[in-house]
Amino acid sequence: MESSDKTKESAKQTFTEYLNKNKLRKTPERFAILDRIYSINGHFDIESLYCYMKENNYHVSKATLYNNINLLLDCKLIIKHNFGDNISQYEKSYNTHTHNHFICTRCGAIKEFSDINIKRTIQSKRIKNFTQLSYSLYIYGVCNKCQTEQEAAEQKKCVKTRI
Amino acid sequence: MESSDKTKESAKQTFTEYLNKNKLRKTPERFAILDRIYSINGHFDIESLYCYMKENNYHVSKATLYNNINLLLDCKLIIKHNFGDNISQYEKSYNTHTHNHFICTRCGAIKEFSDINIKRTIQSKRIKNFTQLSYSLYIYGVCNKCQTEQEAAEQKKCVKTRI
DNA sequence: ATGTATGCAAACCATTTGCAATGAC
DNA sequence: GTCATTGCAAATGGTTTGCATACAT
Repeated sequence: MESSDKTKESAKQTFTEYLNKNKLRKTPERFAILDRIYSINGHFDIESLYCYMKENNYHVSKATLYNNINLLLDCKLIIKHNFGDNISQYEKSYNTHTHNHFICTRCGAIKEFSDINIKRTIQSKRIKNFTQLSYSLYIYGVCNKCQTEQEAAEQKKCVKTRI
Repeated sequence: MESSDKTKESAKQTFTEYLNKNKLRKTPERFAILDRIYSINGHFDIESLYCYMKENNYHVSKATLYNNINLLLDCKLIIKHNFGDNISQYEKSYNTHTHNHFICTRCGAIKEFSDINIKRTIQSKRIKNFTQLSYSLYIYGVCNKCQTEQEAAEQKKCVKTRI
């Protein structure tokens, strides 16, 4: 069995337990949604999940997607990101409680990374009257591509001015 | 002069320079908006800014607020947060490039804090082909109030079950 | 005088809601 | 059989857009 299949199985089990515990029904739609989500690497929004499922010949309504996304958020099988464009992004989050991102403020490119030092430093932060569960870190800056483009544009401008 | 007034003056100057540089008009609305924003401690959304200005007998349309919020974001005088409820939150950001938050996943309470260790650790992270400008950290967990309430609820449940 | 900025209302669009039909239990 | 869940369509509400008017330059 592949490691991604193993994760999928574990996630399915977690979801089943959650549904049992909360006396919710184990509908085929629910497991189809979970299965599709756990096939996606990286971020996705509702629209792309909707299309992705349709492409795989499984039709679910947007309402059902929203409904179940909330359940999956509640049992921590996915996490939600809001990068600022008012379209919520989600991603699978099996045993991943830390999420670091670089975001280019020019082109909006998002890159994820792991860093044990950052993780340790943040998790060792003790806050009075607050129990830490997880964190999300967003580092903003300019990616190499945009920087190169900007420099080229400025050089062009200087040349123009000189003429 | 109070320190908050000094900050306000500096922000005003930064904004003036930005407007000049980009050949934008220095309208009274623009400076009124900046002034109000720099009187707010903590987060605000467009609706509350709109009301706050109205209360102070300064009417500006929502469209103008959105327009100018974008300018202020562009010249880094404010920053934008998306905490997940699809209502963008903003806050003044004069010389503040780091923003740490605790967020209670139950009641949504948000608390800001500073931490030099976290700041150093994150800023020392070098990413290939990426220039760091600023970061935002969101630590999720449960605040004391919600935890107490939950424990009380569970205790009640246990008592019920026993009976 | 020129053209940008404002205010208002309409449009937009992600998300939520209401409700009849379906199907898990 | 009961009632949670689904699908569809309509409603909601934050944000954007279009356009006539006002006003900074």
